[in-house]
Amino acid sequence: MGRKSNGRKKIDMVKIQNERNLQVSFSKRRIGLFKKASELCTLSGAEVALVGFSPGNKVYSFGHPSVDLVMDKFLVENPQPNIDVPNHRNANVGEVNMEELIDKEGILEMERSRGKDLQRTWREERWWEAPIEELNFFQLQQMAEAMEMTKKQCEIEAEHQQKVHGIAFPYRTLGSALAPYGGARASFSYGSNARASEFRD
Amino acid sequence: MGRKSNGRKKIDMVKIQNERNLQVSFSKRRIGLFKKASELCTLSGAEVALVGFSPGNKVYSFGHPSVDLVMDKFLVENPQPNIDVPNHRNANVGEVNMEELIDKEGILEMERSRGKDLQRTWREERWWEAPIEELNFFQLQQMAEAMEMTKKQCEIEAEHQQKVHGIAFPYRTLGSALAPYGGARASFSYGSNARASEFRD
DNA sequence: TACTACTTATAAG
DNA sequence: TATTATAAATAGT
Repeated sequence: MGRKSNGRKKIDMVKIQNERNLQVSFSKRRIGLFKKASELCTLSGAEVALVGFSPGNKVYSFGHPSVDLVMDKFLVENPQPNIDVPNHRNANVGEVNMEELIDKEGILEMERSRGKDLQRTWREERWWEAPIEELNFFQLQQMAEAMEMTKKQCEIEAEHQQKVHGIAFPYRTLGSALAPYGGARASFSYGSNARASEFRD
Repeated sequence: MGRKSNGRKKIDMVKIQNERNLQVSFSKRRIGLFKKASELCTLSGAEVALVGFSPGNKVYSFGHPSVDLVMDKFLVENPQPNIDVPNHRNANVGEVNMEELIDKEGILEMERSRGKDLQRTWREERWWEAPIEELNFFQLQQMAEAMEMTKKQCEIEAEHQQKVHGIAFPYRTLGSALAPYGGARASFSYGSNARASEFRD
C-alpha cells in the first residue's frame, strides 16, 4: 500500500502566499504558540502575556497571571514615550521615495493598526533615534540601508583622510565593526511576561 | 559503544523542581517560544505582542509590528479600568556574544535550510557583504548595531572635518540619511516588521 | 477534521 | 556550551 502521506515538508520562512494554506498554518501555529506559552509558565513559573491578531483580525490572548498584570509590569519598565514632535510629513517635500516608503510600510501602517487617532510620538516621527533594540524589522532594514549609504561616505572620507592627512579611522568599514575579531558586540533586549484568554478566528 | 545520550524524555507538565533544570528549560523554551511567535508573524502576517518575565524577573519581549501597537489595539477592544503608568524610562540592555548570535541565528540556520553540509561561502562567513534584502532579522540587528558604531565615528569625524577643514559631509548623521526630506532613498524587497529584543536571564 | 511522515524542539547528559 | 536520542509540532493530504 502506498504511503498515506508524503509527510511534513520544510517551508520557507516567508509569508505564505496560498490563502488557504496561510489560514490553516496560522490556526495550527497559533495553537502551538499558545500551548508553548502556557507550558513555559507552568514549567518555570514565568509570567507571560501573549496577544495576537490573526490575518482576519481576530484577537487571541493568553496571560499568566493575566495579560493586564504582565503588561502593567512591562509598561512600568518600558513606559511609552510621549514626546511631541513637529509633523514633518505634512510639509511639502519634493523628495518622495523615502517618504513614500516610510508612509507605506512604517508610520501609516502603525497609525492604521491603532485604529484611532492619537498623538504622534517621538518614536513614530523619529524612530531612528530610538534604541536599536526597539526597532522593528522594517525599521532595521531602513536603518541598515541608510547606514550603508553613510558607511560608504565614511569609507570614502576615511580613505581620503588616510591619503591626505594620514589619519587612522577605526571601524571605517562595516566588516571591521562586524567581524568577530573586530570587538563589535550586538546587544539585544528581550523582555518577558504570561496568562490567558482566547478567541476563535 | 554506548549511547551518547538517552535522548529527550517526556516530562510532567508541572513546575520543574530542580532549580538548574528549571533555569535551563526556561532559557531553551523562551527561545523556542519567541522563535515561534516570530515565525507566526512572518508566515501569516499576524500581529503579535509577547512579553514575559523570567523566574529571575528579567523581561523579554517581542512585537510585530511592535508590542505597543499590538497592545494598543488590544486595549481598544478590551478596555482596562485604569492603567496608570509612570512615565520614566528604564532601559535594560543585555549583551550577547556576536559569534553566538551568528551561529545561532545566522550560519546554522542557513546551513539547516540548505539541508546539508557544505562549504562555508562568503555569505556565511561574511554575511554582511550580502545584499541587505537577503539578511535575516538577527543579521539586520547586528548590522544596525555595527552601523551605529560606525555612524558615531562618522559623526565625530564629520564634525572634526567641518571644524578643522570646513568640509561639508553629506549624510553625516543617520537622520539626514533617513529623514523624509533628507533626499535619501531606500529600496526594499522585504515587507516584514517584527521586532525583538532580548536580555540574558 | 484527522492522519502520517517528516521537521523541529528539547530533556538529559 | 555542544550533542543526541526522543518527544512534539506541523505541512500536506
